[in-house]
Amino acid sequence: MADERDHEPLDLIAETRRNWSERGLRETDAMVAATSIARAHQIVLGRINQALTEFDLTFSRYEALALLSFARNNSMGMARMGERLQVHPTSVTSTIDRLERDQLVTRQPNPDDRRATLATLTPDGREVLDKATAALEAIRWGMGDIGDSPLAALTNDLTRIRASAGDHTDSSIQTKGTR
Amino acid sequence: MADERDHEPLDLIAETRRNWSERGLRETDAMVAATSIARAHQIVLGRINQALTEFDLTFSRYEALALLSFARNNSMGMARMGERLQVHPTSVTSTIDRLERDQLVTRQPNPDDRRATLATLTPDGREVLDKATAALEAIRWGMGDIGDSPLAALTNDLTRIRASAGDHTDSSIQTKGTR
DNA sequence: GCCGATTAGTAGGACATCCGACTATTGGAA
DNA sequence: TTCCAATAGTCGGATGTCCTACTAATCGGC
Repeated sequence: MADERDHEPLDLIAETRRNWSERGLRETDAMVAATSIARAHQIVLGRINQALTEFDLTFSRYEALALLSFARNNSMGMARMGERLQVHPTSVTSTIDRLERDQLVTRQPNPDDRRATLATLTPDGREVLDKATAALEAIRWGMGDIGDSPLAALTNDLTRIRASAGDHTDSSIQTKGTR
Repeated sequence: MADERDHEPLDLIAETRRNWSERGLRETDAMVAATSIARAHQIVLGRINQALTEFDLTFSRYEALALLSFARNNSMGMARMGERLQVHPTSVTSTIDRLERDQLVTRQPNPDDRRATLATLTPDGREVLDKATAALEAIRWGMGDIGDSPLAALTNDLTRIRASAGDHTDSSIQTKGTR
């Protein structure tokens, strides 16, 4: 399969841009950027989850473990976890359900607030987290062999989007840029 | 709430980088880039889906409609749709199920291959697609007020990732970049 | 002190996505 | 021509995510 012109476009995204341009779309640059983000996300997340299957983890659950590992006493209220992970409270519930099932996390009532539940990393959870982290480092979090410099540029570009969504972006990360 | 230091970090991603750095993570740039992509995706997809709720559409279903609208006779085999949209065949089935339920698409047997099924855009589907497209243009596909120039830079940066995943990236889009 | 507004967590439901398995059909090779 | 591998589509199951609604508990103001 050295050559497949005729039927398959060289680049699906470039092809999409062409199609839309012919139809008179105005915001083609924005459309292509949005599509590129979606595709890049799919690729990176796929690689990461692939690397995590070995530990019976997903990236969502890995993130929850990592968050707890940084918390005081490896413990945190679930509402706070939702804020930090930027997911809906019900997503935290389901994530913790699964981690608890695998005994990587435990739930405890919060003595200071009987509404609240604390999720705590178990020694098993810590162990799995460390191994999984090593595996993610080995694949550079799915970023392939892209160098640190272009990665920093990418991160910087994406910071604009995060900032526009209200993320309190660190000013030391933001830099110049047209408009 | 002019000031919230003490408890909430200024930037969740910057905070994560700090945490990992203290723990001795090597690939912090890759980690931050991956996290930024995930967050940007969440933001952009959220805005897009928000704009599409008015038409009772999701971005996935919108993409399927758009793909059909570019096809010859507004019709395409489902396997081919999966290739173009880069999703699993079963995802195409469920997407078409939903679109068919809403009468935006119809299924027809392929006379040339009795295994295959053709999905075809209906006039209703076309109408909804056009309106939804206008709505997406209005919000610039979720890219906020970022100018075309930085958007092009972002797209270019993301092209590296797509290329590393085997996407046949158009060489005219790729440009320079360290390493 | 009491009551309404807020907050924490969960249950149920809708989607999107993937995987493995299964049916029907096609197609190429012996 | 016959037979098995490959292909098209679907089904059932697992995850992840969101939303709405509901319970329990806390908090602030009168």
